[in-house]
Formats: sequence, structure tokens, C-alpha cells
Amino acid sequence: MIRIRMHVEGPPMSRVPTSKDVARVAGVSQPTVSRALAGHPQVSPATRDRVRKVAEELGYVPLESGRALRRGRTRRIAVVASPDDLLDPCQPQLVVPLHQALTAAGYRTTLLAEAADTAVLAQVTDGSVDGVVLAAHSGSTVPRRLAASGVPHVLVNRLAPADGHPSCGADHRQGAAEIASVVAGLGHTEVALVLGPRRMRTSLDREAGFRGVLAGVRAVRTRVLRGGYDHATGVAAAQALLGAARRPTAILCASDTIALGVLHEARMRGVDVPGEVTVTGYDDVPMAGLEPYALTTVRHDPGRMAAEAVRLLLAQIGTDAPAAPESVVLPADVVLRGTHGPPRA
Amino acid sequence: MIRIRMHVEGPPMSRVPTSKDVARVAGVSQPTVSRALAGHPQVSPATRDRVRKVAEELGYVPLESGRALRRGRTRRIAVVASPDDLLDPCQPQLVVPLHQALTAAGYRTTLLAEAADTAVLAQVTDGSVDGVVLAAHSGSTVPRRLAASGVPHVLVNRLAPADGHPSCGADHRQGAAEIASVVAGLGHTEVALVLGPRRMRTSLDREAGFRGVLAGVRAVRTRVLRGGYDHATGVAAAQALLGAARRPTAILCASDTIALGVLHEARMRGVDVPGEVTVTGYDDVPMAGLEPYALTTVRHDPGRMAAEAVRLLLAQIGTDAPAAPESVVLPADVVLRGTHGPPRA
DNA sequence: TTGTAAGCGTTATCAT
DNA sequence: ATGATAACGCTTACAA
Repeated sequence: MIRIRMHVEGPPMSRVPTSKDVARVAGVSQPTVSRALAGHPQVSPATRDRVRKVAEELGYVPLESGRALRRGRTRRIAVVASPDDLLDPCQPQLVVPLHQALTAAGYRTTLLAEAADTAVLAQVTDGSVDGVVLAAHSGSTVPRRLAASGVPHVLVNRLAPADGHPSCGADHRQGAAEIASVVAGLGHTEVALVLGPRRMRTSLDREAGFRGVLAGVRAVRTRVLRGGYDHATGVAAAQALLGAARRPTAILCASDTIALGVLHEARMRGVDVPGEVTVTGYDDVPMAGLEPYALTTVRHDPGRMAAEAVRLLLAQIGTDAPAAPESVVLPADVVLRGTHGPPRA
Repeated sequence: MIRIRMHVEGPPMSRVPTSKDVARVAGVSQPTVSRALAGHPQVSPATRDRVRKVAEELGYVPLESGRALRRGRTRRIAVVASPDDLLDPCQPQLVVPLHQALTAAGYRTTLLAEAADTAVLAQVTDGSVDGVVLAAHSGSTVPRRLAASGVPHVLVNRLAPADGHPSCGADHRQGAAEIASVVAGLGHTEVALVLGPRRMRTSLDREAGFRGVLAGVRAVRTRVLRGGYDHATGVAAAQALLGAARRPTAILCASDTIALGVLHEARMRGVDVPGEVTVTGYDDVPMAGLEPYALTTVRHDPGRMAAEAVRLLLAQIGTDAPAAPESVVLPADVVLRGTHGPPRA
């Protein structure tokens, strides 16, 4: 590691200008500065222009803390993600579309990805944010306590828990059930599930969907492997499954990244997909649709989910009356591509 | 899409408590509440405990706007990323390690990923953040204007531009030069470069490193393809290159995701790697090291880069004297795995 | 050890 | 159309 130090001469370093400074220079009262810059219609065009010019020259920007204190709102929203979600770089991110939707609505984004509930709670109940988007897998007390504190919030990527929190999610249980039906309908009887971590609600939902269907089909034998939502899990699972004495004829994965890992390991071993084994994913990440994979999977729409969540959140903030909490359930649809087929006769 | 509305009865909805409320209930003056909760040693244990108990009961949390206004600091740092970086989910992210480093240091993270310089500037010069981490590819005016406003900042993932901004980056030019030397040393003469977008500084650095070496080797013919930093670019590039009349014997990619795309297309076509063609990546993303790829690439350390950047930033904030801006250059090292070899005789 | 007073910079109310 | 005044909630200096 190389360190470089550069010499700079001390700058004049004057104080950061306030509206008072602008007022003095422009020859008006301080509140007039505020009104002029806020574009109040009652300010005469002449003074408005003069004030704006002076503000520009001095490089004046209204201090956010002052505004927030006075107004009681910050136009800032916290996005609470779990550290895990953030770390896994190859799953459909919610944080980015959430940030975009918030930015579009004129809100700033404060990112929170801490483990401790209390740390999170302290940072969203101190008036520093106008609302909270909970994208974390918290089966935690945070939503309850937010409601108690009267902080507007929305749960995202979670089905309506019916306990009074607004939420937006995709019906992963149904999506998983659908693709399991497709696979079962093809006649597969030796089926393997490769699932994500138990603490993630989305993984549990998908598992429930898979199992709900497969348990109802006579003669289907199901085995289950568990790991992360990641590629390495898929590779490891495929090594175990494809090397086993009784190979499964279909491998249903809880995420596309897992499925891609399975696919790659299958190709490494010269196992034909879908000739010898059917592989399905979940999420429809961009890579899944590309030529070399053509993964059969389940599509949902994180962008739309984010937009709906933001809509639900802002609806609470706009009105003082906390209208009945609304929940939005988005569909999850099977996308048939090239990695499924009937079991080898 | 299904919408669900739930009925809730209007809660009592009392005002959010302030230190004044706590003071009244605890029977002390309002500043004593502040001192008690801040843990000032002069407060008697008895009143400290009483105040804390009341605060707890009322659910009092000091309002952040009030603190910030009074103290002149927010303990908040803005991370400015480019929307592109955020959107591409499969490249080594800086945002996550930056967030972690900031959290560890007791700072909150405000995420900014807007296109317009003016929008960014407005949000970081209004006193809402104590400092700025610039992770964006901005060849923009933002750093200059931040310096002019006296806002502490640090450039990250960029080599020291020697114009007085503290910065932290990896020497991608050197890393690229090194891997190009390896490939040239193997005797390759038909070399293709698959690069990222021109507007990204990291891509330009890597290009310069590649070209600097290859131009100096007699008899090397270089062709260049350009696209995004993503998988699809690699797939498309490989289609073009491997289908060409005169195939390259080595393909140097500006990112691992590109290289993985190339690898997959090569396997689809039954082109042996590294027997028929050498493929190298850049970044050493987790997937690159996995068995089925074993990609020869260049490693650098985004986590360490983030940590160093945060260190440099906080150093400016702690001290009033703006010490000489320091820059840190981290190494980028070749990782030899299984996708390189001599050209086929 | 604790209370009183002041002030951070802004916006809103009320005069004029 | 604009100025004077107040208040948002907090921390600090000073007084007691």
C-alpha cells in the first residue's frame, strides 16, 4: 500500500453563510430571504431576483437541520435491509429500485442494514426520517414498535401479515406452487429442492409452495437441501445430487443464482439439461434469460414492488388520518424456457 | 394485482414526547433531562435513573433535527454512487462495504445515486451530512465544488488525481498491465480486449494498462470490443470473436462478469478454455474462484478500499485543521487460475 | 448537583 | 409586499 501526502495552503475558510448573511447583503429582512427562495408568490419579482442572486453569489444553501426542526418533516425515508440481502450481490435487489422510487418522489434515502433491532429502532424514531421501508427479513419486533411510535412504515417483499401493517409483496408461495405443478405435471417423481436459509421469509414461502404441491402428488419422492441463496450453494447441491446413487430427475431451486450454480455443475459433469435432469430457478434475474442458460423460472417484479411500497408509504405520510392500511399482492408467474422437460424414460 | 384493505380503529395518537415532557414528569428541568440521557457525570445517580426511567416509559427519543441544529454535526455521511454501478448487481460493490465501515464508525449512510450534479451537490451542501464519499464515476465538477464549500469528502475507487482531493483507489492500470504481461509472456499474438463503457474511469484505467503492455510487444495484434461491465456483453463479445474468421487466442476482459459471459459462450460452442483460447477477468468476484470457472483474473479488495476511504474521510472531520489530503493506493494482483495457457501451436 | 438563559437556522404568524 | 416576532427541540455556558 502506498500513501501519498499532498501539501495544500490553508484556504481562507470563512463561515458557512446563513439566510441572515444573505439578508444583510441583499438589504432585506431574514424571513424575506426564506420566502424569496421558497418562491412565495407574495414576494415582489425585484426582491426575489435580488435575493436569489445574492444567495447564489454567497453559495447559500438552506440548512437542512433548521428546516427539519421547524417543519417537523425531513423528506427522508429509511430503507431497512438485512445485511445478508445487501451482501449477496446476485439476487434481485430491492434496495436499488426503492432508492429510485424514493428519489423520484423527492425523498432522500437513508440506508440501514444493522443486525440489532434496537439500533434500527433508535435511528428511525428520532424524527430523522418521515417513514420507513422494511425490506429486512425481520420476524422482529420492529414493525410493531414502529406502529406504536406512529412512524409511517411499509413492509416489502412480504405477504400481508394481516396484523395491520401496510405491505407489498409477491405471492411466492403461489409462484413456487405453480412451477412445482409444472414439474409434477411432466411426470417427475424424484424431485430435489434446493432452498435458501430458513430465517428468510421468502425462502420459507417458496418451500411451502413447492411442498404443498409435491406432497399432493402420489409417488413423488422429495429430498431437500439447504444453503444460502447463492451460486456456491447450487454448485455444492449439484455435486451432491448428481453424484448420488439415485439421481433426482428434477431440481427445483429457491433462487436463480442457486439454479445457475446447479446448471454449471451439471454441464461440468456432462449431464444434459433438460434431457437427464430438469432444473428450475426463481426470480428471473437478467442472466437467467440469456441464451446460454435459458432457465425455466418464476418471474416477479422487484421494481414494481418497490414502486408500490413507496406509494403505500407516501399515502400514509400525506394524510394525517392514518387510513386503513392497504396491502398489495403482486403475482409471481412461471416463465417456461429451456431447462425443463419430461423425465428420461 | 390484489389490494387488501384492513380496518383499524383510530388509536389515541398523542403527540410525540419531547425532553420537556420527560422533564415535567420526572420533576426536573429540561436541560437536566438532556444531561441525564447524555450520561454527564455531574448528574446525580438518583435523578439520572429517574429521568431514564421516565424517558423509557414515555418512549422519548431525542429529536435528531434539534441535536443537529444545535451541534452543527449530523453524524451522517453521504455515499454518492452512479446509478449504473448500483444497477449492475454482479460487480464488486463498494456501497455495501462503505455502509458497513460507516456504521462501524457510528455514522449513518445517506445513499445518493442521481444523475444530475446539481441535485447531488444540493443534497450534500445543506448541512445534512458531515462528509461525502464519492464512489461515482463523475469526471464531474462535484469534487471541486465540494472542496470550495469546505465539505469533507473522499474519492474512492479512483487513483489519486493529484489535484488536492483525498482519495483511495486500486492501481487498476498496473493490475491490467500485469495480466497483459502474463498473457503476452505466454506467446499470444492475437489478443482481444473486451472493455466496459468509456465513461467509467476504472474501464479506462484497465484499458490503458492492457494497451500499454500489448503495444510494446512485437507482433501482437489487438482488437477491441466495448460494452457494459456485464455478463451479456461477454456473451455477445464471445459470439463475435469465436465466430470470426481469425479467432483471437486470448480474450482479456475488463471485468469478471464479462469474462464469465465469454466463458459460458465458449463452452456453449464447445471451444476449449484454455486449450483453444485464454480468457482472463478482472475483480475476482466470488463466483470467479469457484470450481466450474476457475477464472484467471486480477484481485483487488473493495472492502479494504471502503475502510481506507472512510478512515481518510473521518480524519478530516475529526480535526478542524484540514491536514494535507492523503491518498491511498491499494494493489491489484494477478490471480492465476485455470483459464490461461499458451496459444495452441 | 441543578436550574436559568441563550442560541443554533429555519419557517410561520401577525402585523404593517 | 415586507418586517418584526416567535417557535420548533436541543445542548451548552453560566449562575446558583
